[in-house]
Amino acid sequence: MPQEQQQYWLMKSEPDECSIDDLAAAPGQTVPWTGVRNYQARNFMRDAMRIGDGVLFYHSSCPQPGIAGLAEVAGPPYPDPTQFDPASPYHDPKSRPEAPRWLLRDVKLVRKTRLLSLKEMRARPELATMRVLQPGNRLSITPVTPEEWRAVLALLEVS
DNA sequence: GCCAACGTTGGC
DNA sequence: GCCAACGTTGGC
Repeated sequence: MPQEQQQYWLMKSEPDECSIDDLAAAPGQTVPWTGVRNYQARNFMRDAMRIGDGVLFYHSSCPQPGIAGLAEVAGPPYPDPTQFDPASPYHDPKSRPEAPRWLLRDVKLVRKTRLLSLKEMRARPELATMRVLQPGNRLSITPVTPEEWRAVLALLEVS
């Protein structure tokens, strides 16, 4: 696969922490994706993502879970500062500044969309392959195939 | 609040 | 390196 080919991701955010509206209100409509403490999700951010990749911004752990907007990977990987902050719930005392364990990406809003609810996602056969819908999936960042991406955009009536 | 799924931890 | 215990996730 050519390095230039665009990739797609679904990234879960708890709206209590950072909603699509919080993203829209952030400086530059960009936020650092803090708090990921799962190695597989970290590896996606550190190794696999490329600037400009498409992101489905997903609201989780809330009354109305679902896709709430489109975003993009806005920069290179860098250390998540919360891992070194003893006051942060994401503090990791085992991580050292000279060898940071947790890397993140900045994520920038592309556009807010209607809410494509989890219920509707589950009802759509063309989305049945999505990793986020698989039983037992707990990953907060999952790859999305080009076909899934196009199907979501069609349901959201955006291109 | 429940609970299934599953990642992480730590004793051995 | 195994694996049971434990903690977390996240929809319901």
